[in-house]
Amino acid sequence: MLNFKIAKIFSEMAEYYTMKGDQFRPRAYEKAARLIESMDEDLEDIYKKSGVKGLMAIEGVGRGMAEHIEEFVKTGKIKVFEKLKKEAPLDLESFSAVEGVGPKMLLALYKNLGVKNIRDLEKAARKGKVRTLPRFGEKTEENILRSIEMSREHRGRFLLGFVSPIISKIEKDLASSAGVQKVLACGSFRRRQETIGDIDLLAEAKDSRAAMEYFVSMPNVEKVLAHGETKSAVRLDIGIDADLRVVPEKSFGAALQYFTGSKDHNIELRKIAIKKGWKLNEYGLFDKNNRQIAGRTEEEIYKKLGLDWMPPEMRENRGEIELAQKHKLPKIVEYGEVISDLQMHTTYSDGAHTIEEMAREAQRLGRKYIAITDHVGHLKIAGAMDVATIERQWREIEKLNKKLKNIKILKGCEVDINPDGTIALEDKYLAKFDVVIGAIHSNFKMEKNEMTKRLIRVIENSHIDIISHPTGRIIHRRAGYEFDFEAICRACVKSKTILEINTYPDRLDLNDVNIRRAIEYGVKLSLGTDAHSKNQLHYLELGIAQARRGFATKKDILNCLEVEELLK
DNA sequence: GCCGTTTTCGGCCCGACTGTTTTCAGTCG
Repeated sequence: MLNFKIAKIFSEMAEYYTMKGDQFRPRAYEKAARLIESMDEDLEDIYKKSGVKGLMAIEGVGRGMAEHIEEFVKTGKIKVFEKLKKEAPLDLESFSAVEGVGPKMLLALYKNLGVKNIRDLEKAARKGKVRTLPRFGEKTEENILRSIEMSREHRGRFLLGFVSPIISKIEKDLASSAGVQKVLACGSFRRRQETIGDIDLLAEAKDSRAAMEYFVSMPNVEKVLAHGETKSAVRLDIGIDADLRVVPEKSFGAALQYFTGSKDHNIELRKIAIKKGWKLNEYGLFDKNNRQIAGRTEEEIYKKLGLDWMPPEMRENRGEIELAQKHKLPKIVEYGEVISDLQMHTTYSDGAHTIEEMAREAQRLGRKYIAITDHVGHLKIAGAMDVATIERQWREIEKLNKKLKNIKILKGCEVDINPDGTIALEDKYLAKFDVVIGAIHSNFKMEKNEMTKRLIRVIENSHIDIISHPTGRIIHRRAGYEFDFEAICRACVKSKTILEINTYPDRLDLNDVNIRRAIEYGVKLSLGTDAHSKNQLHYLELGIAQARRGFATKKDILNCLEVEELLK
């Protein structure tokens, strides 16, 4: 957990130094932050084992940063960072969700208009004051307002991929604590929604009081909001609220159902109960004499109401209730049915680990095959491979395929899609890859028709197998590009091109809704973690969850195929 | 602030895009 905090601090320090006009420190801190974020070893472990020297052995970390880390381990603070924050006229962190506004612009806005927070910025922009500043104009002003709007919509929600390990740990710790028999995290987490507002924990406990005591004194609790016998609430150090409810065994299923939601799904269920003259709440299903007729398990509640049980991922009131009444729920893909990962990067481009390291970790996670898809083409910053490097990589993959048992490595690449829909690599090379992924990395703001044409042209390219992160959205930061999704689906079906579910935590692109639309058109989908280090390979599960939310079945997902079938 | 050598200071990934400007600053990846 320390790595995450340090990386965040270092990248903030980079911004403060940028604001001060420092040329090179920002680069050093930014680089270190990036590398620390993708390390597997915990900084604290390294420090405890081999001190400042050990930290200095990390690429990009010298004496200065190593000592910052030491200070943070010892005191929980970094004085230089505190000083930077204090000296700065405004709090950069509060603006971090506003895309397209960096430290330099903020400084100009502060100096000229006294902008100190997002509210000031919005006011100034609405009054048309921003456009009067040198090098600012009408469009910049509009963009600022749109970014603010965007950041507001997602206020207070956390990425599933970010909170998921934290929730799992709390679940595990609570389950093994005194007096507790059973614990489950419900709510949007159990439904695997892409973002989570708060954590709803449900427990069955012999000693409810002891469970509550344990809960409110967990080490990552920052503030206790409520502390009762059957319900407590806390704020965790990462800023998210968590609730714990203890219910009796005979109500556990009802509570599980109730706290899992979604709200709309529950409302529909309650309507069905009312029609039958019954009542449904978190304690159970009751008949008109107020006798409990179900509640111990979720299954019996759904059954009594005349519905098939369904996985939590489906419960969004998007037609699943009707399907469950008709016993026509699709059999959505199981987590264990996905046996491969079709996008990842290695040291050949901008990844942190070698092909062998990635393959071994993927195998450990149960994958049967993977595609290595380093960048080729224009994206120099991402370390795109040239032709000689591609050939060197192919030879290494061939060698590894002989050496490694139980996992097969496919030769793949990720290539830029040019504004006109052409590709930045010659056909004779493209033809030799097992998997070619096309991706848009520039010219995001094209006009809708142009963007649709661009995508269709690349979809029709016979060398392109998969379109990566098809909409280009980044959760909390960037809306996707404008294009005609239906037209793209039709083109994909016609040319047998696959749309990707990019499983990186802040992408999840396609999202659940688009997955379902794509499937309705008959488009096949692939899953790729886009991992840039081996400890990101587990992100696959996030994408499977979204596929399930999109009602995808095994036959919709290419990664469920054995490798020979896939290549065919 | 880091790195690597030229061992003690000079160079630091860089190209595209946007919106501003009329040649370039800021942001992003």
